[in-house]
Amino acid sequence: MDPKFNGEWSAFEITMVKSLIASHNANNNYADGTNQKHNNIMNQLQAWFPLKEKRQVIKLYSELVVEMTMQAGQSGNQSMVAINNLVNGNYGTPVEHPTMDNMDMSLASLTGKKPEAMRMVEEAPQQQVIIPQQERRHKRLLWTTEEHRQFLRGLHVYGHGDWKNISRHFVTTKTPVQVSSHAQKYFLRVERTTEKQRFSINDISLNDATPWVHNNSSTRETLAFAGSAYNPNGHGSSSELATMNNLAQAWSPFLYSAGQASSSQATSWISQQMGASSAALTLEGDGSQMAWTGDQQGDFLPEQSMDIDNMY
DNA sequence: AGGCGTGCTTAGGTCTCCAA
DNA sequence: TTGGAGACCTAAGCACGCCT
Repeated sequence: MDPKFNGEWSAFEITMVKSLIASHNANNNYADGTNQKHNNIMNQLQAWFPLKEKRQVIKLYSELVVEMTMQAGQSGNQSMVAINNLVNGNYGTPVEHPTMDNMDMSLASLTGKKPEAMRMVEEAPQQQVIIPQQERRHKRLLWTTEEHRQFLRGLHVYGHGDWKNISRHFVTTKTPVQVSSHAQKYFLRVERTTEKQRFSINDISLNDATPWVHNNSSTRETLAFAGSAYNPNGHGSSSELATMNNLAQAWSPFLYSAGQASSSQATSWISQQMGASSAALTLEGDGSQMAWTGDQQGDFLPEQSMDIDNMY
């Protein structure tokens, strides 16, 4: 790995980002091309690393895209075109601005774009699905398995009740109200685990090794839950340390290869690796920014390559 | 036709912010 | 400190679509 990343990102984090990019590159189901893909990736990265500065995330993402493109055998020119599309035209709205911050300069140096065109708005546009109310009554948008998983991840990180942040950072295609509504039905479903029920998307947990195929065609069956995706201890957690702990919980199924351990085992494992208390997390920066230091996380990477799509 | 899962709407309660 | 306004969350109910 390029040593220039070492100061800000651990090998573990870099591998995570690479896997995410690869998984999205392999996904051709983007109706509007790279715009949605890029926004999804950026939203995902910001959700994964809420304590990183946005410019850091963008910078790492940009450089990894170039690196991965190079490794894929594409020409450097193609890489520049790709990264131009990613960091400029397809993410945020370029607007004129009299000043340039470091992020802009960094991106400009990467892409060769004129600084004026590189200025991004502070917040990426949310991909809320806007449907006329009248039409919405008749066209319901079912939650996809991926959206549900994102919901569960957000639940782990932000805890119960923070639907706004879950919507903003995890399930970017749903409004907070929609997330809240989904959570309401989800918790009702979880409470009825002993009953015989039809398959529901709410039966999917973060730890399911083999995702359910949501085709609404399943028959009645006794559902086996791979593990409780809902952590009651995460209720109302809002502090940064709590967020970090919850983040670790959210990642535990990922770190602990799905299908090899139960949820409790995974939680135990990550607790051991990261320390049972937040004290094990070394904080960097001025307090407003925290980061996992060293390569502790990287040292614990599974031997096998990571597959984001199958890690939950 | 009825049951069930799901998404949406809405009323009511709670919390936060801010000006007086 | 207090009261109002706005934002947010929760609970409940309704409607839609699929399955038995």
